[in-house]
Amino acid sequence: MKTLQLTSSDRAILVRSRFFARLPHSTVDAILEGATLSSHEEHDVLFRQGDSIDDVFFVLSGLVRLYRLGKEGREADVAVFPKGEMFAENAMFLGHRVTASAEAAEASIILRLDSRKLRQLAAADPEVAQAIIEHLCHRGKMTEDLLAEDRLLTAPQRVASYILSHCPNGSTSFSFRLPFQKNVLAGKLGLAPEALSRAFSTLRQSGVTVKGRMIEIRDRQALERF
Amino acid sequence: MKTLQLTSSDRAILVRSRFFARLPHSTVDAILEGATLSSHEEHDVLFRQGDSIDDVFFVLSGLVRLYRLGKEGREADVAVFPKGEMFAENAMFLGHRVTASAEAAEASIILRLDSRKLRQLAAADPEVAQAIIEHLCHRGKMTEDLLAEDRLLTAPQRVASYILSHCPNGSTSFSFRLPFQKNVLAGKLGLAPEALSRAFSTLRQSGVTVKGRMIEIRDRQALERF
DNA sequence: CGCTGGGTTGAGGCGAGTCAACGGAAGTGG
DNA sequence: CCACTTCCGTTGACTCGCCTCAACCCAGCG
Repeated sequence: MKTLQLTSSDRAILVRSRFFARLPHSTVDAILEGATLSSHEEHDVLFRQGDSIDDVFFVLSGLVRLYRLGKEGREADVAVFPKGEMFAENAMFLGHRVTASAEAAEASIILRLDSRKLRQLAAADPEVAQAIIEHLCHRGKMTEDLLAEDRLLTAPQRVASYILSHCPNGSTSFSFRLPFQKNVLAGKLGLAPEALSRAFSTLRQSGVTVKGRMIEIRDRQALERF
Repeated sequence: MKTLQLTSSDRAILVRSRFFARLPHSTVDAILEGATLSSHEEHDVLFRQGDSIDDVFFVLSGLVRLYRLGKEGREADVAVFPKGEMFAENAMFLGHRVTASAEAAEASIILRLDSRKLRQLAAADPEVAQAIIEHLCHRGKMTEDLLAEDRLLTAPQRVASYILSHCPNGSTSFSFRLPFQKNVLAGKLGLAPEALSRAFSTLRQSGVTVKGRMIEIRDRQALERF
């Protein structure tokens, strides 16, 4: 872990993100006051379940995995945050205790905001509060989606659903590149890596081709039926 | 479904609830303006996945099940709200489209607040915004808990965890009454009713006795080890 | 008395986790 | 340039947990 300066491209990521995009520049500046920047290698731990945290985190580049710990070192991902996402806001309003661990799933640059300051701003500026509210709604829906998929879909169906969520609507055949290692995808979908692999095999017969991180879909309909 | 008047005991539930307790009476009154009250029988549907909703719901008595639909009529609970809980606030900030269905899991009295009014109030009054934020954080944590338990724990472990969450800390042996039908508990824990039943059987050998809705625990430690 | 509905028990099957072996791609060092 | 390792991913064999379906139990009630 290394401390850095906020570059202009970092700033571009920030102001384009769902959370900051809606706020005026002056407010963004106020939030950024006292923020610190750090770079992390894969597997660097940002915080641990049970820690007391005074920061809110923002992914400027890379990928962060949020997970809970179970018996005998088992881990269950509860969210995965790509570039442009903010997390650990919960702690800010829930006694600063964090209920999950976070680690970089690949080399990442992380911005750490002062949560006390952000909270003050939210109390003073309804626009900030509004932004936080929508952010929380969005996050809540994501988690709910995961929960529902876990409970309703089989492994191949979950993978199909993931693929479809990356499909530009209207196209019948398309392709895209996985934004991260299959390992991470497996975690996000609540699967063992082997199960993800087998799910891809199963989907092959529905017109899905996988080469490295490239996914190619021949027939969208076939996937939806799955 | 039948329309009713807000009784004084209803009001007591309201002002004692996590959400309203923190707000001054005048604010509560403002939120309640234009609210409507209705009573529902078990299995009454309050709204359906995909509906467009202009209300926020509050359970005055009874129990509401929030669930997503899967193929072939399958249902997966994503939350269960007892008396004193508010739900469907997500829709208010996410285009008023609701991503799950809700139905009364037993005879219930439901208060319907005007979501537009609540949103205006949140924009104008930081205290309201704050209350909503904390409410969302709390809900987010609940869902995350469910997801993590689904992924980390077996059926008996989930049941043990549920029982322990109802244990006054410090006591080694205790008992309590299930707040709802086993059917509903099974849904909340993401289990088939039969699986719940078997889980209770398994826990018997760890000192858990079940008679109707009464649960009796002889040895707390044994449960935690499970 | 028989009915109904919630809950339990049993038998069978399927989905996914686990462990182990293997494949190939990229990186390392001679 | 080629052997060697390492790491990610795949495949196979096996196990286990939970779902499904069906039968049954029992309490409440007409």
